[in-house]
Amino acid sequence: MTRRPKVPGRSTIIDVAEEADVSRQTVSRVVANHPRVAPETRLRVKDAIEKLAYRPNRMARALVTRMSLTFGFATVDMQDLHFGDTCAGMQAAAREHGYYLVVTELDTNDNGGMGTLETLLTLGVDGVAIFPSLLDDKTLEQFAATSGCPVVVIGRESKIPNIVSIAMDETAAAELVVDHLVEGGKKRIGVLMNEMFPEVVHGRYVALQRAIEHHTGVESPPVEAGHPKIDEGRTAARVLLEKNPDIDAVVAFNDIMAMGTLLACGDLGLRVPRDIAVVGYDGIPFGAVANPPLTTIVQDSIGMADAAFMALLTCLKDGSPPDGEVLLWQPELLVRASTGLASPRT
Amino acid sequence: MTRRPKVPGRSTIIDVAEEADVSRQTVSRVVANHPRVAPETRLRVKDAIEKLAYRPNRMARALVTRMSLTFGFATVDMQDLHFGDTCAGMQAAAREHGYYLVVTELDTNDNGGMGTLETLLTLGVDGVAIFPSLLDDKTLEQFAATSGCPVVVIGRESKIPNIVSIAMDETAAAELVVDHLVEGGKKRIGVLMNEMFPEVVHGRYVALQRAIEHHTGVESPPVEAGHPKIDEGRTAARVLLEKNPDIDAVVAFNDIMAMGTLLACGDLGLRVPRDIAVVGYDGIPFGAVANPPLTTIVQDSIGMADAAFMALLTCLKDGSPPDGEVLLWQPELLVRASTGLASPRT
DNA sequence: CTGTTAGCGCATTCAG
DNA sequence: CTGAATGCGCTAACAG
Repeated sequence: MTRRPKVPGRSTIIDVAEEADVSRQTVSRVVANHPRVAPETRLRVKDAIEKLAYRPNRMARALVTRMSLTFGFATVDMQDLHFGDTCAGMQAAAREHGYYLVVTELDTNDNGGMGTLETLLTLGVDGVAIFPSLLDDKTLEQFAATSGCPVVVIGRESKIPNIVSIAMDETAAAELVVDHLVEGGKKRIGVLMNEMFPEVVHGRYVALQRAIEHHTGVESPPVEAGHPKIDEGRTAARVLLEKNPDIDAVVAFNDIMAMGTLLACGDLGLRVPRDIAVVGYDGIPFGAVANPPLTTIVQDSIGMADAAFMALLTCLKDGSPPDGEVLLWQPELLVRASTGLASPRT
Repeated sequence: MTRRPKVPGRSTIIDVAEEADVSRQTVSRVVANHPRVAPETRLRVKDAIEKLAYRPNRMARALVTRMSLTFGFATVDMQDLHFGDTCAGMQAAAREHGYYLVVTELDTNDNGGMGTLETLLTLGVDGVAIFPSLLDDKTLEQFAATSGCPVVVIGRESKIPNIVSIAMDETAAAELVVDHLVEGGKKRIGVLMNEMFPEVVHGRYVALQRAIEHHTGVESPPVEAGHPKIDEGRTAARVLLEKNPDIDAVVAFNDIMAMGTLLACGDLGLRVPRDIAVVGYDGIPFGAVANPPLTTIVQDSIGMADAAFMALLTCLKDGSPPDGEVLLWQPELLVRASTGLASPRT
């Protein structure tokens, strides 16, 4: 005698219960693979489920279990080079554990992204991964403190209470780059930075500065900054090279700017790598067809994303909130012709 | 006297009601901006909301309204070149309308992705956008028939009942490319296709074939296929060029393969564009630094994604299911040096 | 092994 | 203008 103003196809647990002539509980138990169900009953219920194409409503379930089996994945820029890889990495891990991802781009105009993050929580996500570049520590800390769920940050090495951060080891990367250049006989290393994303850039710059001082004794290497675009990188690189004619190597913030640097070298009649060695970061595939092919720092975005997912899951299982833990990911140097050392002995 | 085993921070509508000394209904009305609330009461409630940092639980709301304000975005490959743009486009539109995106990668091993799509529905999404390349029509049609919500497909021009499809106009693109080549004096056009993604590839190939016949009279242009990687493209292009020495232009499935073609031309001592013109598809930024810079077909991924979102929303508002509608997106030809016509009169 | 009772947090009736 | 009752679809806790 109860009404049923339902959505067309979807049937509910009650429909199944009626069809199998059992109570809702029994259906619930079958769905949850609960052991205490008579084999014969289980079969009848399974048939009914099949027949009615029943799929449990995860929102209703989440309401009572207080677990949505859903994680939020918030990013600052979906057009970031690493976004696809990172998203794919989290997704793969999520699928394996029955989780889903709610993906959103942070509206940084809205209180530095806090608004978006809060709305994400209203969707009932069990945890949040943030793939930032430029979110400041204060915003992150404030969010983590009030979120009531585990929070991890990908791509930022920052010790924030209640947050696990997962990032590439910039110090190790800088060591790899500088060591490689110095080994190739380069002594005067210039740096081309990104004028955006201050938080990330700063870490990378400081790491490079230290490595350069350590390996060459130069305390303040020449540096220039520009937009992370090919043309802007070209312009900035030209300025860098003209201001510092003695430079024999350029480390660019990323491969895009490194390509701009290659063009700038062409503009100035400098031969790469003989006159100038060039290194980028990211390992984008087109580095292989650049002229000359680009030496670059590669990071395992997928692996980092996977680790982010697992960190969230672990926090949930342990019931313990994350605590400023920092997972450092080791970079790899992909040597190609732009540093002239592609294959030292072949 | 009711217990409250809640999540740490989160307060519910009842907490707010108690704090403001009103009933839950009144709070609900204030949140929904319902007009029939006394200004003074509204203020008191708003204060309470502020004080308790109350955020409505969207799952609970969705349960009763049968609207989650959430769309599913299913993709076949998150590492696809267009994924980031497409995701960003949908996201921007979604945010504007208070919607959220549940993003998932389809597990094509699992019944062609049906399993993933069905699970998506259990999350209560109000509609689904699918960004495929290789999902077959039958899977899509079957899903749309049983989903009970609007479904749009991005990147496939296929007339499927109950589905809106949004795709680039391959015929127009082929016309642009071939017309441009012929105008530049090219007569023997070879085609380099992708051996994966049969559905998409086929449409592109047929369109090119027609345009070539239309413009040059050649009925079956030389064609070769390979994996969409630089090296594999290079190999396939070499085969194509060696088999057909009279070719004076190559249209590649995408920019990646076009870059492989550039390398192959180098291998064979062919000068681009004098001996061979080369065109790609996608408009990836690195086309600009290829040697020579690559002429390419650009599609507005963001615009298409935006249209996909709006299509879903419209279907929802109108209550009418989509009906095999096809929205064709116009491509643009970005002319650069690889076709030798970069700037005809400058 | 199975059914009953009691909500999860919210919005939609309908009375006042 | 506001409150009381009812139930969305589901599971947890307890009976039996």
